[in-house]
Amino acid sequence: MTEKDIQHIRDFNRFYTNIIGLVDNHILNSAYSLPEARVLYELFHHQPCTASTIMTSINMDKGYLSRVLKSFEKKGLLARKQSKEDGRASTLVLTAKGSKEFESINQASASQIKELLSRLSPGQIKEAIEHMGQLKEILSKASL
Amino acid sequence: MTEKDIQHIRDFNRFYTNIIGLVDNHILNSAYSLPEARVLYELFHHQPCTASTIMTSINMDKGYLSRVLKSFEKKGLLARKQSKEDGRASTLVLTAKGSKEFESINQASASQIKELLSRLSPGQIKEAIEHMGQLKEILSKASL
DNA sequence: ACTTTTAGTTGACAAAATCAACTATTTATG
DNA sequence: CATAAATAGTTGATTTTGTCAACTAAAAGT
Repeated sequence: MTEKDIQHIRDFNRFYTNIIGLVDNHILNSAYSLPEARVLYELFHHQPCTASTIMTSINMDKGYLSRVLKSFEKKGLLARKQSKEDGRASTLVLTAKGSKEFESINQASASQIKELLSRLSPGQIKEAIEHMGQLKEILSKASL
Repeated sequence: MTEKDIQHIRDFNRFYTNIIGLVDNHILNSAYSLPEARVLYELFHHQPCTASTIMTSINMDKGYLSRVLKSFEKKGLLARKQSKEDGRASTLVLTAKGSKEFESINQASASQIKELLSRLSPGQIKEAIEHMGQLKEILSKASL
């Protein structure tokens, strides 16, 4: 691995940080903050699960997460019940309202990506997705 | 662009957000915060420049930036002099110490990337970099 | 000349994130 | 079994990060 390689990688990281920033900032116009949106995403995809599951999957501080979950419960997005296997934990499930909220910001996020890519041709989009897929595949072997 | 396309893109975004998070968290073990490191990077590469230049290149609030610059000056990393062309602006230049600090965190960041990729073969690394390059090229046409 | 922009600073504040202390369970260990 | 250690989650205090608006001063536009 040469210095130039590293330079390229860091250059891409900076570039992609900006892209992600664009997408993220758009989400911020919704009723939910970025961390909230992330938690909502994880809840939707892992439910029923515990707070620990969420915590490790997005590497969020447990105190912080606890508050986010409390706010979700207060807004009626989330239902908790005592876990039967573990008396310390609660089982988390989104309510109908919670799922609906997730779908809503998920939809908004999708259409923002559509808009971002609207200047690309179908061929370019296909190419880009292929690069993403292969990049992910390669890098998955490296992380962890 | 199909729903599946969008799904892939968002999946990659989540994946890469994690990668970047890994890299960023590592930098945070230095004496500089993430925003500080970014400003230092921009200073190093754009100097001599004005605060405005930095501001637009990393999209940072001018108030926030002003404070970061002030702290850099206080630590002796940054020298300001009145711009001759524009009486409102100052020309920013890193001091020797500032450059040294930049080199130091830059070096640390590079070796962290090396470590992250240490499990990949040279061929895989080359492939990954190629995908990055092409992805960037395609997406550059889309943003803005 | 005057209005409007732009560069930068500052204060007040809000949001995001971290840390440590604490309770209550569960698991491990002698 | 007893009790020590680890884990799940909550809460309070605090720090870091980021935003917003008001302000000064210089520059540019009309």
